[in-house]
Amino acid sequence: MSGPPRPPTLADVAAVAGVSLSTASLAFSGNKPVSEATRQRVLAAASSLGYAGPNPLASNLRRGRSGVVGIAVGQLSSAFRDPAALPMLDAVSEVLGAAGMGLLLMADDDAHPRLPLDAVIYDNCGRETWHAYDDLVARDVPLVVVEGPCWPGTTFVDIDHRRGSAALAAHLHDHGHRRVATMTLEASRPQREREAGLRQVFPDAHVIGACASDLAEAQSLASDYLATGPDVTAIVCQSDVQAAGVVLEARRRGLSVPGDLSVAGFDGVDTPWLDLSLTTVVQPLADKGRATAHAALARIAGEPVADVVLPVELRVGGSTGPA
Amino acid sequence: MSGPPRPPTLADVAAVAGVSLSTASLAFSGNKPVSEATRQRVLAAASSLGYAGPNPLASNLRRGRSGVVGIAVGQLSSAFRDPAALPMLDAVSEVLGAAGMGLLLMADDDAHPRLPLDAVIYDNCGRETWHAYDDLVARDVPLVVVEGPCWPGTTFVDIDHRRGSAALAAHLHDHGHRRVATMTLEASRPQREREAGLRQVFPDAHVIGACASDLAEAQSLASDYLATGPDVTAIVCQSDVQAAGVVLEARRRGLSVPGDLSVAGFDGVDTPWLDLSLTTVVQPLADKGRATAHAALARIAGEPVADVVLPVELRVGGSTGPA
DNA sequence: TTGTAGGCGTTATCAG
DNA sequence: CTGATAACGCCTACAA
Repeated sequence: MSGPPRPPTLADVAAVAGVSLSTASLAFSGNKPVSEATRQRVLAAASSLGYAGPNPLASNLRRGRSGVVGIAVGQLSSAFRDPAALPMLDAVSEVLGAAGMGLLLMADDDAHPRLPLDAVIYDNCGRETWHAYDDLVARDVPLVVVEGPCWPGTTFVDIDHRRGSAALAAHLHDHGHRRVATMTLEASRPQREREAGLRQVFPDAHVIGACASDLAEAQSLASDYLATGPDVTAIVCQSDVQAAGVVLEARRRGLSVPGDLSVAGFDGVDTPWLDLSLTTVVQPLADKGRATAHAALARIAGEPVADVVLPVELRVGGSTGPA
Repeated sequence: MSGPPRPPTLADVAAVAGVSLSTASLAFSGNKPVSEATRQRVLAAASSLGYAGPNPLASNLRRGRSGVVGIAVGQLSSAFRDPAALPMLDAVSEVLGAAGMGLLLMADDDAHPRLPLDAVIYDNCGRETWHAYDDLVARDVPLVVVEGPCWPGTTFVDIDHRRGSAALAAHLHDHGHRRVATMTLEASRPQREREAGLRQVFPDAHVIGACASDLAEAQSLASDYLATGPDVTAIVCQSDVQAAGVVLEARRRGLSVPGDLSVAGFDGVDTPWLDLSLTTVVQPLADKGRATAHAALARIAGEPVADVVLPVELRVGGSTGPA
């Protein structure tokens, strides 16, 4: 008298449609041709039973794929506060979505050991985020690392930190700057490369040690530095957010930018709340995201994948001027 | 001569350890007691084979769960640009992570029909994001809707828009304001409730029709309004980001805030780049995220779940003053 | 074009 | 505490 107590399966549908299990399967997947008539019969049977399509869990087991790519970005709250993270994430999501894959956020603390991931992306994250690495390697999960450390067996996507940094430094040098300071990020290979690029031009650049791309931290460090630090004519930051913090703090102390102090950023993101266009190194965030996603897809498909280093471009804005 | 060509399975481990398949399974899952001795034997066999633990795909099929919760937030780039989104997302992720579940981002355009989701959260998203709704309902996937429209069969989490908005309006009225304007968001139930709350106090409030919580849009609309619009003493915005835009634009036009114009926001997020504390309606973002995640977990567990409406609180800052 | 049969790797039930 | 056995729901050679 009552319908099936549990959700209908493909077998139920096949039975109602009067076809075999495999035919019903093909009617849904389209992996092999099925006559239009039987296809309609199967679909009709399905909707009459309230069958919503093949159970993804079973399908996944059979095909050995979950359709999900994990992405680790460090602490969620701090990672996405950085405006440079979003266009990247957006592009990753778009490419993966178009390929029918989902994107799973891997927060720092929780281990997701039981989740079947087809690949994992590490974007810009430090040591503390690598706790799942061994497990993923043991499971042969393809790994794509964006702006991260060099680990064996992983595919790399990165930008040309050193060249970008050097181009910016050259721009400042051309404008007569000789004494500059650089505000850092957490120690990492990208950070070291950027510093190396800078020191090609300014070997003696002072270091203002910041740990993150954070406005408040940048303001606070700039405040200390401008009050007590050596006398420089320019401060080179490692993100536009940092640069904005330095600009705001400099102004608060009565310095004009770029009149009294030149300030440069990195990333090339929008800072619409700042009435000043920053001189910055523009990185191709969307390209980076797309390259990352494509690398992940290729690794999943078992294709060989080459590492990627994307070019960056200096964009001169109104935050730098003559020394 | 060579090891197994494909990754080892639990059966291989059991064979090497000299125990049955079920015992090996228990040694990993801990679902029933296993003597310490055999457990060690199984683990030893596992590591000798390079077995990295039960295949999550198979485990998922068997248990009927994927361990993944989807979250739809509309367009990724715009959703996370709103600083109010992050603390919420962070809390969701934390609670789900602690429960061993992953969080999958559902972008607007791509359909993820083949992904096995244990539940789906709709956070603050408009019509265009609901395309997966029918499919999810057909699959009996538990749905949790945050600040969204009322659909049958879903669990709701929301804040008390109307009361918050009314409290803010009362504050302005107390300070002598009589002519106010309100900057809206996209038409939605929350937006309507907020407007209703405002109109309890200011039935004739003017409307400045914005579509999103976007700084540039707010600036542009404020520019038009302040140039041509009716003469008001206060503008009530639907987000702190909007409010910041209005403040910046007012200043640009030579108006002092709150001297010439009072400006209020909503959300209670940080705007460290604004040298002014906004008067705003603080919503408990982390609580909202936790409540959302707990609702999802409860629905997955099959427990009954009540809708949630969280209280908000007026916070008076330096952006509002006497009329 | 359609049907048959086997297995993907686990976990759960049930008996010993 | 341990072992045999039966699903979980689908996909895909292979055969007809």
